[in-house]
Amino acid sequence: MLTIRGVDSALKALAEPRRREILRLVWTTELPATTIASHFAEVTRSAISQHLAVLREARLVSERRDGTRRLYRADHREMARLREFLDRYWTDGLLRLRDVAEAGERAHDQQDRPQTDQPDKEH
Amino acid sequence: MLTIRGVDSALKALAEPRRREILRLVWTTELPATTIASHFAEVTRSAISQHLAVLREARLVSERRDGTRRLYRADHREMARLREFLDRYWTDGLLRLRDVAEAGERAHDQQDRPQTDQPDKEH
DNA sequence: CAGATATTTCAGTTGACACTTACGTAAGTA
DNA sequence: TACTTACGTAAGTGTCAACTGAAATATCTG
Repeated sequence: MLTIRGVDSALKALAEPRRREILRLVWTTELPATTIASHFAEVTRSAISQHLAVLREARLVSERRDGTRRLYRADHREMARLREFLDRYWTDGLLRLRDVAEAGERAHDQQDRPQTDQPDKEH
Repeated sequence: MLTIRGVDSALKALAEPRRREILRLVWTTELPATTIASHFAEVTRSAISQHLAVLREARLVSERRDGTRRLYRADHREMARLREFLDRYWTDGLLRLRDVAEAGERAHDQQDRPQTDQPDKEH
């Protein structure tokens, strides 16, 4: 489905407001997990730790250890890649037009289709 | 939490690959729901209809009725707004720095904190 | 009006996800 | 060594999102 690697996890990570806020906190300043967590009075430190894991897996933040602490900071490169994706993906005209043509043909083929809503699993 | 209206629903809508694909299909071409659905052999028309509803509620597509059909097309303005948000949000320096300062102070206050992981629900 | 077509909507299932509490672990400190 | 600090991880819970199959709605057509 032409899902550019990483974009999916990045968008899912950003779809959560709390994670956007975290990312904003560490956008320029490197911060330990506790400081980040203390910014959110409504949820536990554990919840923030899990959010940080999601952000880290999406490569939106990087982690650095310093004694017992773990310092987080935003990885601007991944955000740049995401923005580039948002700029390019929909405007990739050639691929889109070809796909639409195929879809049209397939729709035309389905004159005799089942009454039910089943998808055409045409093996 | 300074969640700019609409950004949340737009990001959630885009976090789903199938919806991104739909959006790409109707990016320049206006298409009826059936044609869009026939592009996805793996899922039912019903599922696509629901995806279209999500995209419509996020204002990423607009709907136009033509007889029994409903024609969809991407609303480029909303994508533009989202891109603008992604460009501005993290770089809004003043607000961010103030928040970090507050977080630091609060973390400092918590010298005597409970043993358990409870969040500080300070009345 | 009866039927066909295009599409949404409803009800129910399954899995993902944000969250909490409790526990584990690694690194400093008395 | 024992204690504390700073975290992650495990297990369980409630809610939400994606999906299917069936029924409902709206429009055209004979």
